[in-house]
Amino acid sequence: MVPSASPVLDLTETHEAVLSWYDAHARDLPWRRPRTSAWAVLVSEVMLQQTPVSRVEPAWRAWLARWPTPADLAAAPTAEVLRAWDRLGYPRRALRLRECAAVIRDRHGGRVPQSEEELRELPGIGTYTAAAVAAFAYGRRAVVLDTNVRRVLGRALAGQALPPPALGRDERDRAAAYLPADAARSVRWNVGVMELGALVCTARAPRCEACPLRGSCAWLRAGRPADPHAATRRRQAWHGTDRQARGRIMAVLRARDGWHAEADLLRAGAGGADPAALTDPTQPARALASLVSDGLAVVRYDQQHAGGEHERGTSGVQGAGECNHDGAAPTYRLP
DNA sequence: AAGCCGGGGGA
DNA sequence: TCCCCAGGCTT
Repeated sequence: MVPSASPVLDLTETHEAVLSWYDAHARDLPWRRPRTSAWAVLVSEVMLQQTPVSRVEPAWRAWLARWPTPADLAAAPTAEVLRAWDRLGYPRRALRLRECAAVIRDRHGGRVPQSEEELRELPGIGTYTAAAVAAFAYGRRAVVLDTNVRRVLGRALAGQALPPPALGRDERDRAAAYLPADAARSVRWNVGVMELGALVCTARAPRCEACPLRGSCAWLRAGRPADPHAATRRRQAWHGTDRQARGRIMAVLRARDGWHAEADLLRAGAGGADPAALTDPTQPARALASLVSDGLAVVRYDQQHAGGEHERGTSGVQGAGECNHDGAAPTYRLP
């Protein structure tokens, strides 16, 4: 039932090449060490979603030292979780990780579930992370397809410079066809291919001369043809985006405890300039409102002429300055 | 399927 | 400067 998945390379030879290369060249990453808890592995995988290893390593150590178990993290104040997340990026991941910890505590007896299906149900755990935790924390056989594995298999097996933008069924079937049948071996294969993608078969300047698959790689044999989707592959903009504005506002909120004046945050969101001078003057307010909507900030409406003492109410839902608390000045802080 | 969600460091 | 990084969620 998997017609397109018949191996093009010799399975045993390919496995052996990658496994022995991994044995000789693997990095000594802390979450790969024996006796690393399943929770610690899960935390590493969430942090590694779109954040490079070099930046995750110190953050992971500090995080696990502070919150060694799901119950520890689930009990932590949101503001402290967001501060500990610091600049890893995509702070919504930190919120989901804490939700994930609470679900594990409340519905799984405090233990990280073992099956991909159960893992997939947890907040912030998608197809990749569920497979990675099942494989790396529990030694299970799982198809682990991250950006590294996709690139290595795409090159070696399909002769593609880079994997297509969307992960298709054919690609998944092909990866499954190459997964070693033995569970322990499949785990080493998964981490080995991933490591190969990170260290040798890199996106930018692959070092094919150092690759254990150089003798059989379809892409290398074809003369390393260019990426056919290069034109359609558009990188996300950064400068001048709402994401940049959100990031700047979050940095200010993390830097100091307590309530922040709206004007200060809007100015921060504008990069220190007058928000009115921006191409899109509404951007800082939109960014701030979206942070509140995402649960990354909370707003409170103070009476302007009551010495800031009288609290008119707080909300995790209202947008920046968009409701009718007349005479009330909105202030914000971390949740 | 497409868009959105951070931030930094290496090339 | 540009580009990529152990993705996930929403629409």
